Amino acid sequence: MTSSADISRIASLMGDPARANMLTELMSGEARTAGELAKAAGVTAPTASGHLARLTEGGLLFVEKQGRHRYYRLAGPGVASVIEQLMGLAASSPPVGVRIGPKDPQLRRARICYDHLAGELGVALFNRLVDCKLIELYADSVAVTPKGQREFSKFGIDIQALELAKRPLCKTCLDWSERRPHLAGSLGARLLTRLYELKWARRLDGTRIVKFTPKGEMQLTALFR
Amino acid sequence: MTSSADISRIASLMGDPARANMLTELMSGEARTAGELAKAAGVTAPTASGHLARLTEGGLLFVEKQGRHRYYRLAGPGVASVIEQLMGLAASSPPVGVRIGPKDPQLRRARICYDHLAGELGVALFNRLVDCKLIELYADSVAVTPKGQREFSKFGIDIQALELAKRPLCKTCLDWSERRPHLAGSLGARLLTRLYELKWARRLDGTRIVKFTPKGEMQLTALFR
DNA sequence: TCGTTGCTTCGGTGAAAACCGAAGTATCGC
DNA sequence: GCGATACTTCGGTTTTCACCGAAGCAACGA
Repeated sequence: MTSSADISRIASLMGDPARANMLTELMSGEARTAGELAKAAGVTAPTASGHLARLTEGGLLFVEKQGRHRYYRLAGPGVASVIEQLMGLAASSPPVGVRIGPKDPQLRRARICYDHLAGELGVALFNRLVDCKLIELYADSVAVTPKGQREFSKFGIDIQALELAKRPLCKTCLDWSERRPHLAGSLGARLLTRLYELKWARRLDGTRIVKFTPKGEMQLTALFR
Repeated sequence: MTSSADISRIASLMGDPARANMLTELMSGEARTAGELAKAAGVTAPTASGHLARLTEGGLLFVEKQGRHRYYRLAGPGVASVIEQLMGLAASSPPVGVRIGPKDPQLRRARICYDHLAGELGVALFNRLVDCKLIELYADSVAVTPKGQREFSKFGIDIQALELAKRPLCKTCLDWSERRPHLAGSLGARLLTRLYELKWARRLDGTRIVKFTPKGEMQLTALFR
């Protein structure tokens, strides 16, 4: 069958450990050079180059030439979404595995999921938004309430502006370490950048870890209460 | 990294054409015997046996012995969801491919997506439910309206009963041939079984095709109008 | 212009795994 | 018990592909 041949094509691209390492590295949502990805995957430059060519050819990655560097990034949220779901599957159906979720406690605490906040703090924030009725759950989905619109505005986030974009405003994303949802979509992404702007948190270089300042974590915990 | 090693483990299981064929075959949501899956995958019994053992070992399949048969089925909605998303990716990022979606016109028309209706008719039904305000869209999600609750009840579907289940009532599922959403979740599944009950449609044996009777198709088109 | 850096292409090696035929095990019907 | 059916295990072959070192190409800096 034609469709299944295609799913095996995509899946086999993700099915190599070196390539999977590169893809997870790119889950931070940022672009990386070929050299950085080679190091992340633990292979030499030639090997990495071959892998990257195949991933690009296969439509999973975009590449951008900048001087003598080549910046690779995920081809879109669709790709990231499959990878995140794959992580969920891998975590929830371990053959004999004991480990669930990432080893690194910092990574469990707060990390980037493509472009929004995941981990304990991400899930906690999501729950608070629901409890305080800033967003409303419909079965397995979410929407911003009028109250939410006001509160987000006070926090410096303009919902109406976000709604103009083609991208869905709210989206739940299953957190693969917590097994509970956190907030994705354009609002999820905007919330994270706002945390950066306020200097409550910052990206830990070269990782998916989001590092909060002590003060920032307190303020996040008190937010919208 | 431990997490990426795990995603490559799962992805490589899906990355073999024969195994991918088996998995798509099981997307019908029903159980299949090892022999049927061997035929679907186009390999001999010994080869299929090996693949099935690995898929089961890897947590993607459940197996149930019944006499001299072995019935395999997908390990859960999570597995099906990843496969469906993979199909979406494969369809939207063809390397050079011309074909989008399945060749078989019947399969495009109406098919099973794990346990609910997909294809042209599935998408059309979803749009009608929205237009007639039986369900309401929130950004990228859905919920049943009071009017919907009444109409579904008239159609023989008890929303309140469905809500008791742990499973989400409504869920959108991106249709990979139409590239537009159709209805999943427990309501989506119930709608399909109701179509069977009313004999408007039936499963075509050994495929994912949902075959409507001429009268059934007319009635579905007129439904909820 | 020339060396340095970042990345790709080429060529050859080694290991993983997909595949089938044949033989083995379990269950059914008689 | 006996043959038939459904599936698995075993052994051996063939293909695929991940990997690296060496060489080639392109862009930057002096």
